[in-house]
Amino acid sequence: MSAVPVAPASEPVEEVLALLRARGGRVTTARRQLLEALFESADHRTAEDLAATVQARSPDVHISTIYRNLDELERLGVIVHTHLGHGPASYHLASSPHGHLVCETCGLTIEAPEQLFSGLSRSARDRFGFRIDPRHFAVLGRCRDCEAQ
Amino acid sequence: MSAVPVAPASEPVEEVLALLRARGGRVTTARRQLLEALFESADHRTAEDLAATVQARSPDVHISTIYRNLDELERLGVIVHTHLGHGPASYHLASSPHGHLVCETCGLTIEAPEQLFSGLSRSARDRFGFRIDPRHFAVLGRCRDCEAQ
DNA sequence: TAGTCAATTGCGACCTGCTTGCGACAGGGC
DNA sequence: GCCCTGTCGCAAGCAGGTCGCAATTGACTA
Repeated sequence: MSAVPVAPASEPVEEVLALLRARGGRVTTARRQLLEALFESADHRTAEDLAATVQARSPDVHISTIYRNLDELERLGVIVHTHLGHGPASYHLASSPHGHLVCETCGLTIEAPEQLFSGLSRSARDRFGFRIDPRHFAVLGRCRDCEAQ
Repeated sequence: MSAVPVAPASEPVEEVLALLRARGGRVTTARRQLLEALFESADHRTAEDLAATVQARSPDVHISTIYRNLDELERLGVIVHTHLGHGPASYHLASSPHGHLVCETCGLTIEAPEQLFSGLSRSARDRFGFRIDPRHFAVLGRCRDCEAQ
């Protein structure tokens, strides 16, 4: 690798920025920081949460800018948002598609591989001609531990 | 009084009111009207929607009273609420348990019998010890017609 | 290296969907 | 008919986002 700049893991960030630029978009600090925040921790983060990370480095980035850029990145297919419950939406990278199981009692969130939904996928298609996308809303229920009690 | 009042189909309404009374609750006009609105049309209705129906007869019933009573009825197990998309929650009678398939393109809502989820139910249990409750959040996707285009 | 201009930003106001605190009102057991 | 307490109407508040606008700033061009 040749002369790495300050941030070490910024390669995928640059890739997305290139994609943005290719579409006539511009590379701004807010965008770069947001992407870095997204790539740094791969879990599910709320807009507010991401804003806090970005603002730790660039205090002037406004929450509305975060929302606008999250929308833009979702349109580009870089991230997706899901609803894990009644609160705010969660954003994560679109690269490993998966659904979610969320415990109604303790809040535990399980990442469920798409394949887990294959039975439902088949029956929804056969019965209603409906093609499901299990990623947008979580499936609620009770986890092993809470169920045991 | 034996002479039947105006509303004809109020039998199940009276049943719920009796349940409420048995628990130390009181029977008020707001509650009766809300229950009538719920039993009159069995589909999925928003709080605002139900409020409009109630207010057509009793204009003073406040939306906050509607919310409080919907909560109460849900605690009693008479109704459930589900989220069919990004908008407001939908309320319906708990009597026929079912999930929902919602088309992301046209908004079509399909009532899915619990049995449709049996495959997912099994795999979630086997793989994660997780017992799903498919009723709370809808499963998004695309309906037959939108998929065809 | 500056000039240009549209994309993007920060900011504040606004919106929807719902919740809460409070004093007034009213079921219903006595 | 009284009294107690559950419920109500109202207004204010809150969370999570969205939007309009003027100011700023990337990045293409000369």
